[in-house]
Amino acid sequence: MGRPREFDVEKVLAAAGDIFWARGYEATSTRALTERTGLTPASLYNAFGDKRGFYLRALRYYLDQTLRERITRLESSLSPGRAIATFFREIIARSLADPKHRGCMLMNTAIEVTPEDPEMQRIVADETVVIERFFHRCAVAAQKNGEIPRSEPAEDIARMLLALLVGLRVLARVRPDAKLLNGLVRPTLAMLGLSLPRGKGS
Amino acid sequence: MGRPREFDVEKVLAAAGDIFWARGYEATSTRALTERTGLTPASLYNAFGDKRGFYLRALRYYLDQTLRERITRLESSLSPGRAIATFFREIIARSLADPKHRGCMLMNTAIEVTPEDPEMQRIVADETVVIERFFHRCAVAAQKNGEIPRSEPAEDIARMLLALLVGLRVLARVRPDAKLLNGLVRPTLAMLGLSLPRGKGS
DNA sequence: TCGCATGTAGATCGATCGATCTAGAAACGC
DNA sequence: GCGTTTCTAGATCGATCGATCTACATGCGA
Repeated sequence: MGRPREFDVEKVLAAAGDIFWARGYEATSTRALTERTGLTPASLYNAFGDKRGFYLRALRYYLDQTLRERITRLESSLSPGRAIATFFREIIARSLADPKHRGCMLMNTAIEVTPEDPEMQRIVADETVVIERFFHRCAVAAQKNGEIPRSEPAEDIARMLLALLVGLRVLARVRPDAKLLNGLVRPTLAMLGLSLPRGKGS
Repeated sequence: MGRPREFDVEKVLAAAGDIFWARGYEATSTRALTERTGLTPASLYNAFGDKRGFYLRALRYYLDQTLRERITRLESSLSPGRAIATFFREIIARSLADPKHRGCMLMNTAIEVTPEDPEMQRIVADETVVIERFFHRCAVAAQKNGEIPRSEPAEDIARMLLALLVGLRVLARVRPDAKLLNGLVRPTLAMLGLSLPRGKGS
């Protein structure tokens, strides 16, 4: 089977994700990637195909490590209403804790992807659907158990929460201010009969 | 004073803005700009300095033509509550009417700007403050005249509406779907006692 | 009418881009 | 131990980047 890889794929994806996350796809050169990861161009291209494939892998790794992890953890351990509120609390804490103010890699990708790359566009769109479905499941269950009112359909509540999340993550990049981020979430949760829980976020 | 310009600066800014808006800063080459505007590199660099300065001018032109125009128009002709609702209706209509699904040039800039360019970051941040202040003025006035409830402070309502707008504009880029965009605005407006007015947007 | 500042046209600059090539090292199956 | 395969190292490819240069055209002030 030949010589095995010497580097840790996950570590490389995390390192590459860091720089892709902060600077975006176009502004990140393959030189910067080799320097940051410590790998040679040959190793990178051999392992990940090309720059675009490398970005896709790094994005997927990011999503698995942060977004999907958070959804499954909160959904399995909290009531639907508290899952929604805690989701936002964690995102706010995470956004404020990042000294580089990178926002969310998924949203950054959503903006940067051009119409010439429909595949990447679909990947991003599908991932927002995953988030929307999480909110929808929570909204349905929370309306059932009385945590949030039934005045609005769960579908629209999920859409609203998705938009709020996107706005939060994008604003966190240009205005990483605790008053702004907390304040923007508070009225929506309050109107749903929820509130931001205390405690530090993950 | 020498030979005058042969081209229309506003037309050039509009044309350049089109491509910057759709593809972003990094992915737009100076070649594409010269081809799209019909100007030679010398004319562009002579008139606008460099690529970054050109982008800044195009962005400012875009903001003056769309965002600031809309704010002053709605604020001077409608009640504060209806100004908020109509603002969102127009944005939704505009987002859906754009066949290229470019979203909002300001939000696109907010995402693409790197930490290495604090000046551009500040320009974007300041512009979001302009929007937030518009919402804040509307919220204060609407709470005063009873159009929206006083259960939440106007500051937070403005922050929430800003985040909703950002989310709406970003999602419009990857998922330009009428059900999503209308649905995401509806619950928030409903909770404020407002609703999306009828009629086509601008 | 003429000097000249400023325009336009288009070739072309060095730098850097993403990607590949050659060379050699290392670990697997046998 | 040997052949094979896949790895790493680092130079380097052609293309394209943002930006500039030379050459020339044009219209204003006097």
